[in-house]
Amino acid sequence: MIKKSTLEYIISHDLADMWNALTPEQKRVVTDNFVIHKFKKNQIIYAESDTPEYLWCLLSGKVKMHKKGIGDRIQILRLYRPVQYFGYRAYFAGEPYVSSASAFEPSTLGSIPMKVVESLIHANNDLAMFFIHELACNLGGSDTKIVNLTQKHIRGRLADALLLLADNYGLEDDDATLKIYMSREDLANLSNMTTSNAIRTLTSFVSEKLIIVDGRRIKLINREALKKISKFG
Amino acid sequence: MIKKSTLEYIISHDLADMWNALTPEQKRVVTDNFVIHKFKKNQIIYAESDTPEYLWCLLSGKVKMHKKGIGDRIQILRLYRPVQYFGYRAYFAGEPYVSSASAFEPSTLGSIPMKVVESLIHANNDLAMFFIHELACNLGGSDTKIVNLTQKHIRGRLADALLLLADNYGLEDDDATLKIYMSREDLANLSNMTTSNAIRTLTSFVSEKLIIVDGRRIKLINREALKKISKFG
DNA sequence: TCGCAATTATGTTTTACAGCACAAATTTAC
DNA sequence: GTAAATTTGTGCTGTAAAACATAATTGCGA
Repeated sequence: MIKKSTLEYIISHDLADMWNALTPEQKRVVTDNFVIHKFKKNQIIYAESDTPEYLWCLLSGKVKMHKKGIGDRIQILRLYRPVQYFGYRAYFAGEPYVSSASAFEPSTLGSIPMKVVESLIHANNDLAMFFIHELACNLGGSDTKIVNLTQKHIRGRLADALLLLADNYGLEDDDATLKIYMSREDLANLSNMTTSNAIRTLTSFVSEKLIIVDGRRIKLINREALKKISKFG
Repeated sequence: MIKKSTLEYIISHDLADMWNALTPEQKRVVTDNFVIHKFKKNQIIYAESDTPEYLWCLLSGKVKMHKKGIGDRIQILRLYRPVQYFGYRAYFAGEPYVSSASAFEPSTLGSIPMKVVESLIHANNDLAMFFIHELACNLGGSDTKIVNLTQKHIRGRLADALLLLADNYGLEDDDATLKIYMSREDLANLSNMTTSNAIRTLTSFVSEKLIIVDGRRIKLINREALKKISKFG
């Protein structure tokens, strides 16, 4: 258990947008209902068909949201970094989760009961707008993903994935190496292909001098070319 | 131009959920800013990259939301029936439209400036919740679509599309014939395949006695079998 | 009502990618 | 510190679906 002063520090420093939308009174409601959780690598935070009860807030680590399809084939839908919120969509839609969330690596998360969040929304319009904005951005992203994943060829989809990872988790000090180290399987599940094809295509990119691969470390050395490959399909 | 009494009748009868969330004062704001538009078959309501300015409300007819992909290949993302709202997502996300909307058939629509809608949201929490709910439902739908369109085989995708059309636009009095008559091309764009393959697969379904086709009239005569095909992939 | 364009239909060819098999390398477990 | 399990890497085969070609049919505009 983390002591309250630390908790208040985390919340008030990282929750930015959402936190700033609250009155002092409402901030107290949040801190009183905020619970810290630790998740191990690959541990599941919630699973498909579960009833949504909490708003989750990623404080440290990395989280993936994924969904099982035909023959248990997995599609990674979204990635989260600190400090982002997730787990609320299904609650607002009034349905069980249609996807699962799990930790990519050891992660710290905060949970707030959705009932609390809902009552805060009713008392605070800025908070409502925060969620409207988040949902609207995600929906645009999913619509774009539909077209990218169904219409682009393997090379385009993998290039997309690499650029997304750079955007989402950033690059190391060399301004080229992805900060996230993920398995070939995860990379495949992100870009809708088999693990074999992810490996194969990654190898092609290496021989084309677009990237350098060292185990799970991926260094993007020609991002413009990757963008071109992504654009063509 | 439709006279005001008719307009008020349309609005107060059809806008249901959203309308009921408003105070009398707010209802007046809506009627004062509500403009009726007629669209011809295939006419574009708004296009990709346009700046979103209006909330659109479909009063009669049918509307498709679609997005261009690689080589101008089109994916139909969502379908709208009276009385549903659309066109607001991009505004809330603070970005240009990423998809277009056009009328499937002659349609009547109402528009309300998003600025008006936004100010109403700030004054009315029920309205905010209405949009949160809509966006949350749509996002779940898009996430499911990602998996269905990328992982299911052609037969499964077409079966999905037929069942979706039944759900969305309903059936005629025989409880079997789809109320929407769409081109094979639209059917293909809805289920992510070429027009040739939509035609071919439709023919297979006919010979398997799952459907009866008469021009653009499609009669579902074995919905359970279609559901099975959809489920397997 | 005629003629042109769009839509529907069907056959053939091509290919991108899944599926499978298996080997090598790396990580994990005990 | 060694065995087992997992991950990574490569080659081969099969096939689902796109691409292309070409009629036949329908719809539409002048």
